[in-house]
Amino acid sequence: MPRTPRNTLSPELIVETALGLMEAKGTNGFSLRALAGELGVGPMAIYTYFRNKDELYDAVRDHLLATGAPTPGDGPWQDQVRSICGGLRDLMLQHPCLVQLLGGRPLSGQETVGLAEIHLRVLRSAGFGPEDAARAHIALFTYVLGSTSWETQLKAERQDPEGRRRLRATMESLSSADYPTVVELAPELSLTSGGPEQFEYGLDLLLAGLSARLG
Amino acid sequence: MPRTPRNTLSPELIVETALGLMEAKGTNGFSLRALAGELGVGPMAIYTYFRNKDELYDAVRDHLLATGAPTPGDGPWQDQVRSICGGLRDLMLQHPCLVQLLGGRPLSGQETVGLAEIHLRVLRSAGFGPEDAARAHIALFTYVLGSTSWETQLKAERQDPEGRRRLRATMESLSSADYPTVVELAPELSLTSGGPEQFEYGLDLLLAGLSARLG
DNA sequence: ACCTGAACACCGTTCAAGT
DNA sequence: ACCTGAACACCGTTCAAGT
Repeated sequence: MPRTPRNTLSPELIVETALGLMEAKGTNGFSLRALAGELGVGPMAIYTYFRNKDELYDAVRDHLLATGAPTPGDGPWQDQVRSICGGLRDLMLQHPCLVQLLGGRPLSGQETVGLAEIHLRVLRSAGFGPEDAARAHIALFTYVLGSTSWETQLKAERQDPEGRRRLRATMESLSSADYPTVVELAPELSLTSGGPEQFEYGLDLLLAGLSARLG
Repeated sequence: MPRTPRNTLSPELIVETALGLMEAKGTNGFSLRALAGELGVGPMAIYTYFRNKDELYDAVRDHLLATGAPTPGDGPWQDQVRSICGGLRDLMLQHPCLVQLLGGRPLSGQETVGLAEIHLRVLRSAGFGPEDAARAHIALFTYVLGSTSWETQLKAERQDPEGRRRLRATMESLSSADYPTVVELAPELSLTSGGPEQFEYGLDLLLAGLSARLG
């Protein structure tokens, strides 16, 4: 076990190593002691840079949002919204821990401000009033958060062979007496499990509603 | 410490006691050992009824969805969808742990089938085809999931005085050079933080999009 | 079957100390 | 300032045993 020499640690190195561990072992499987082991230091070395585990979580979340912030591109406002929301979805699918970091940690506020700024700018330019822009931004953002959370979960389930078996078993055990509509729509429901089509279906509904409000 | 006599334990009692602890201490603060202490038994007594902690999580989630399942009511299909989604939101706000249980645990499938059945029935009766009904159900469900997750987090932040201070401090520290639109729309953005109005704003967008698809 | 008790391999964090 | 090492109060879970 090579001990890392002094003064080689930094907040950035710690955050990036932590991110790697979270993606490898899942957010719940992550531990400060494992992180310290990976860095070649004692567990307490990390406390020089972060007050506790939660502060490190927040730093990882902010790091992801800062480096992977989506851009609006150009074109009509609908395409710009699609680009921002799609970019945010890509970021979350690429870093599943981000979903849990956004949904399961207190919000200092700072972290999502960058995203809000570009999103609100697009909506204001499109002609939405202050309140509509603010509400539309949150409606779109929470949709991305929820649909990505669901998609991530299904994806993880389908990667585990035991999980696939369980899902199939559940579907086959459904009695069409208790759940006639679910059984009837089973093929269509399987279409909805993840993928860009389902994501854009809901996004298009929101955009259609927004377009109607604008006119 | 009164030891609970034998054969007084049951899956139901364990699940309900676990739910109480999760609501009191948060999902992350919950532990099997604390649960055993509350029940007046040794930690291993629980393993007679559940194979491990994850199975208990799933049981709590299924219990909440089974007992608190929302009903469509009657009226036009838009009102029925509003009733179902609003009921699901109420359930999640009342039991914040449900958000984390739905977003952070593998999906066996079974647990959300009851909800899917009533929701799909409403959408099919409204005239939506099989694929539209399936996709609309998931789009609406994931919107409820995301917006409730966000709302729960903000609520928790605002209940903690330290959290309120942090939120205010962040808002005041935003330079209008870096984030002009966010600073300008600060009053409107504060409107979006939770509450039924914001929830229904997004829900109405989705319903408007769906109505357009039907015609 | 239902439950205990000791044990194992972990946690996050405090505290005093070393460089 | 930067980091160590021992210690504390926890975890989930296994295993052998008791009723």
